Amino acid sequence: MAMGDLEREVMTKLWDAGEPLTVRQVHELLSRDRDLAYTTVMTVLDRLAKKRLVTQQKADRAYRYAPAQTREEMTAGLMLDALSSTPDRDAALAYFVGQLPPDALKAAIEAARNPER
Amino acid sequence: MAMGDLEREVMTKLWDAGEPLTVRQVHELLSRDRDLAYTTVMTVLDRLAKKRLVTQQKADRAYRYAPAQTREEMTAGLMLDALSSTPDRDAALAYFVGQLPPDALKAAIEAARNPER
DNA sequence: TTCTAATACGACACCGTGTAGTAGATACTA
DNA sequence: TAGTATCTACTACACGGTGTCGTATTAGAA
Repeated sequence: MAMGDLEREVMTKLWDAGEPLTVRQVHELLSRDRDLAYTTVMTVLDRLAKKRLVTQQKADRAYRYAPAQTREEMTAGLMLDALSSTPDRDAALAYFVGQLPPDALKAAIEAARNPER
Repeated sequence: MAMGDLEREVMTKLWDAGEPLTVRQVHELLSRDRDLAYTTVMTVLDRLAKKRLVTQQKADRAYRYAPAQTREEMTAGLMLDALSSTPDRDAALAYFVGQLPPDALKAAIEAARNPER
């Protein structure tokens, strides 16, 4: 699913926060750089929720929004999408692997094998 | 760079053809399934050329269009784009690798090492 | 109950994409 | 050379996604 620039920025704030945020909080974070209406942020969060990219949970009066996936999960998902959308997956994967710095791949395999964090 | 459904279909025809095709040829290929105006195909090819996804070369009176990249290159490029657009590449790559069937990865590494076709 | 903060809903512009028509150029044919 | 067939160039329009807000409504707080 495609994502616009502002949507991506909002996701970034949510990921960086590490905890569910209210519209107001996201709005304040974004307002450090840019000048955005509160309702703009609300609309974006709402659309992200409709796309199932964030989850919405009511806490007190306000909703709190959290990413539905971690950043890695989403990125890996996009990569898998790209890979799945072609008939020649094997060739594409081979080509992709060939593009990577070899130690990056090695490290990734190592990290994937071990129980993570 | 994003691509629409028809654009993707056209790319598929070009890849499958294995040689540069004229608008007319692409139009005929597509007309087997759907009912499309000649100029529609022309517009799409033109836009793909503007996006540098296909190359245009004049042959005789008509242009011939060919994909700028192989299918694998494009797919791998999309995967790399996804990977590059995130701060935590290592984690994302590790996660991605963990999602793959292990022998798929092994085969890809093997194929990437060997000098290909 | 009145105020305030949050949400719900709608609106509008812009851009990419699917879709196509028309006009102008180019070349083959009779 | 005039007519016809092909191509390309340019324009257009509808539709959906995204950025951007405004107004209306609602639900707690004071």
